[in-house]
Amino acid sequence: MSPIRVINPDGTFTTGPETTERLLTPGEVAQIFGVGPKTVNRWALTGRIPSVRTPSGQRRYRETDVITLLSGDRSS
Amino acid sequence: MSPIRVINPDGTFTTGPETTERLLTPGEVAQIFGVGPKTVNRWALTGRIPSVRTPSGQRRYRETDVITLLSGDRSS
DNA sequence: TAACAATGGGGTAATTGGGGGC
DNA sequence: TATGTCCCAATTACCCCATTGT
Repeated sequence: MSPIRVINPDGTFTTGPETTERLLTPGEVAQIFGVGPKTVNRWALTGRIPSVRTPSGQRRYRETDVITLLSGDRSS
Repeated sequence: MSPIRVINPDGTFTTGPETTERLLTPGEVAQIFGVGPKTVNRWALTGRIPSVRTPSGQRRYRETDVITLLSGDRSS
């Protein structure tokens, strides 16, 4: 993973020359996949999805990781 | 299929310039069509309806795809 | 009658959701 | 208000087989 270069006023941050990252809450990821927030936490516990921890212990998920899972080639 | 561009706070996400998507569970789709969940599963396996997989393997269906099928644009 | 497609039921294992409490 | 965690019932995926209709 690329190192963080610049943090923007809107909360996004660059990890490379042209890449901008965004962190999603468990609730946001849950709605994206059509499941509950607890299920997303379960995914993190079982290693199905990478996660970042806030200093208080809550989980955040990279938008790029979510998009990768959504694009996962399991069409059927 | 268009690549995902942006994920919104309400769980929708754009797959193109102006498109927003939502996902339905097998049970919901089954209730909509008046069939059993297993039949919806079979539709996905036979390619009659597109589906997205959760990281754990369960299927979710795009509301727009269901609406399209309900609209009755079938070949026969 | 045979062949075929579509649907549902049974069984099993894995996943999920809801309640409760923190 | 949202989240992290635990427990339990409901849902789902996947297999095979019976039924129905063409």
